[in-house]
Amino acid sequence: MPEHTDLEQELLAGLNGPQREAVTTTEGPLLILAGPGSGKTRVITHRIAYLVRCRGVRPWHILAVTFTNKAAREMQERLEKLVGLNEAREMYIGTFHAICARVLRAEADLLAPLGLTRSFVILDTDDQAALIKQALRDLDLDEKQYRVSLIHALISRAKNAMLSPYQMAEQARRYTEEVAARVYRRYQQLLRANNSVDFDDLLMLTEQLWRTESEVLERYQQRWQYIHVDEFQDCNVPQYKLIRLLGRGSYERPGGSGNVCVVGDDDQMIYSWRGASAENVQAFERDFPEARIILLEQNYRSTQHILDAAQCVVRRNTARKEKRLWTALGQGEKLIYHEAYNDEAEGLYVADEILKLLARGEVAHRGEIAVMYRTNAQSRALEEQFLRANIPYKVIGSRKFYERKEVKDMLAYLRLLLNPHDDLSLQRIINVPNRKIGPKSLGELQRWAREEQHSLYDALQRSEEHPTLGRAAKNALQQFAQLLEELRASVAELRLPELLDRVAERTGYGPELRASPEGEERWSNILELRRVAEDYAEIETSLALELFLENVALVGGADVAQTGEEGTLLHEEDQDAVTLITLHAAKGLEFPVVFIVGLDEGILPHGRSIDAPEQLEEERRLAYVGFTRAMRRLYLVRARRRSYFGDVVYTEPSRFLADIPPDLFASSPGSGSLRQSSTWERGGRYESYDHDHEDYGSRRVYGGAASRPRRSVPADTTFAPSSADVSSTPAAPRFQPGDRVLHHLFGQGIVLKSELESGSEFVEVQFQGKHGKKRLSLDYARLERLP
DNA sequence: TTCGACGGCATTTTT
DNA sequence: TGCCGTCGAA
Repeated sequence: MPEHTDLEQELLAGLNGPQREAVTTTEGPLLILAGPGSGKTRVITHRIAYLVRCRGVRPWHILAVTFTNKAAREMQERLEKLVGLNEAREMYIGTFHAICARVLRAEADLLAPLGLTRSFVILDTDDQAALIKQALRDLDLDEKQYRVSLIHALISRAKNAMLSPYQMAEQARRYTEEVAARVYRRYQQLLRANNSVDFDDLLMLTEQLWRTESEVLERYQQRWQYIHVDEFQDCNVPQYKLIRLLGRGSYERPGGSGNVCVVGDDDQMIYSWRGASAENVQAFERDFPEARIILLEQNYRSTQHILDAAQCVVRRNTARKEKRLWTALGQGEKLIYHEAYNDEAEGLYVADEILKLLARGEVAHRGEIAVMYRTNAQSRALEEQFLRANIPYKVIGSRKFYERKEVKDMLAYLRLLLNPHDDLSLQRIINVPNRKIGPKSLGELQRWAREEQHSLYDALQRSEEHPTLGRAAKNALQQFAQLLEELRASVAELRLPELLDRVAERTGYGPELRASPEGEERWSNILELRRVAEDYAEIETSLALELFLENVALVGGADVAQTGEEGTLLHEEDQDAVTLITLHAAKGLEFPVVFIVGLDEGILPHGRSIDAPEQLEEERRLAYVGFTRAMRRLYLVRARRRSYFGDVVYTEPSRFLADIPPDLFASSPGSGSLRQSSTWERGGRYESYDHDHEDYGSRRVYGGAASRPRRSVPADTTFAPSSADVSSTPAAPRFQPGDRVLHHLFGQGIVLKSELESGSEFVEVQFQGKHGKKRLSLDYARLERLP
């Protein structure tokens, strides 16, 4: 290796041997098997920085794929620090789905034969369920016999296996699958008829596009020459194929740079029920036979006791790549096990322990503590106790806000204003709030619309001509039609936030909610939505609508990812709060102190997974993921009896507890010894639990509708401003909000904001596709104005 | 068309 | 327990 430059030194400083190797192996395929806490994110970001700064790779040749928007955002931020704002913003970092949405919109012309236009709608889970229900009805199938959730799961599984409805029918092994295949076919028709796609379609259509249109694929291969995939173990088949196509081309038509770096840990594969498959690792080794393989085994997060416990649980799995995690952090504290009397006492114990930890000063901030559980339902018992003990908390993972009825209703109105032929949205809100257009009138209108080959909206507009509908129904329809026309007209005269106001008022939705005390919270959610819309206040309204809706569909609202009490939106600065989170959602995070509750048979492992060995292995991995989130202290908690859908159930301790050597546990405070595992069998022994818990005066600081400060662009340390004179008086900005622009890499976008800072013009641009908002300096970015 | 009563049903869920 | 969907009555 040549003499290290200073730059290299800087990027490699503090990395261990394998990490360095991973960073400096820039050409060709690379498989990094990274244990938890092994600095995987650091390796990826440093590798990218190394490519750009030491190997002269242009930033726009870099693609980094993550599974969550959150992970993408974090990676983006870290890269901004490493390579500078502008360079980082020219890379493409995003989720598979966001990338696909962007590609599909860019190549929308090729989708026309499928019945899709550039402005296709991405449906969320609720919308999908509604369509499946519709499909079941269309096929005269009994919704009771074929539950929507089941059919949905089967269809999604087929899509993840890249099966067409026909192929699915051929391969059906059970009658239900055959039925599901029929529903699948109808469902796809309905999707296309509504100019919409579901999440699975985004992947499948892009794969199909790349596979069949070689010159399209070549363009993207040219663009993305250095490909990084995080959490590779969670890739499903379409996702893997996308990576393969991009990096190596199809089998018939090889191509691509071959520079594919995937990072994963088979022990953390916890999404196999969504189609993730360990076979992808084998596929990668087969498709990229020259791949270098690097193991990262040194853990920088947890103490040895925690690692040992975690490994004891996961080691019982068959067919895993053996890794030996080790740490230089020392043995650390032993694990604490607690068996509570029931689920209420379980929450009480956790709340109490947290107060003690804080009082003792063992943790400085509540944010250092997380409580993890297998199922969302478990959070309730915890929340109750936290409320009682005045411990601020936040519940992560539930994207409740954008799933709320009132929010979805408002969004449906907005979608309709943008695209009147969005029948789905129209169906959703035609009678919301109640305007006496019941299912009967709607059904008749739909039938008529189909017969006359009109969209629902057109049918609505001409409802007067309808042959059979009664006077009352026609009046109601006419009135509503007028209302929509009126609202559509106001798109031209109002800014987005005001448009939202008008929709809320003129539809009567707002007044209705404000009229009742129960509606208060729902109204505040609409106000919250309005606040998000304010980001788009400065640009022309129909564009604003388009951008706003895309952002909401894919990102679930961009920078608002967390939900607090009651599903209200939380903002980052809101508080120092304890984190409540499912084990699934906790992957990738770390906390000094972790409580895992519900270590009972039937909960972890989950009752549905106990029979199938494969699923049981996944439960082990889930426990492994949970354990390895802990840095210093790990509490394992269970309850001997739980209320389960009403009645009380006695539980056995999780089998995973038995896998952990007893000497890794400290004796648990306040309760008996470890060997209580069997006490429940002897039955009835009451645990003496100290019920008087003190209040340490913590304040409640919940999310609520506090005002949202404008986000400021984080100060950047490595980016040196250009030679542009700091003192010079700023000239007039070249761009204005609403300008359409073209970026050589990001494609088309809309200027949201333009600011002059220190003589340089910075523009915030919303590009098509999720990667969305970018802030660019005109000193560097080549932006072309489009008419 | 709406509303209240009643019965059946409950994983995980990055997008 | 609590959410949804269905059904009968107004």
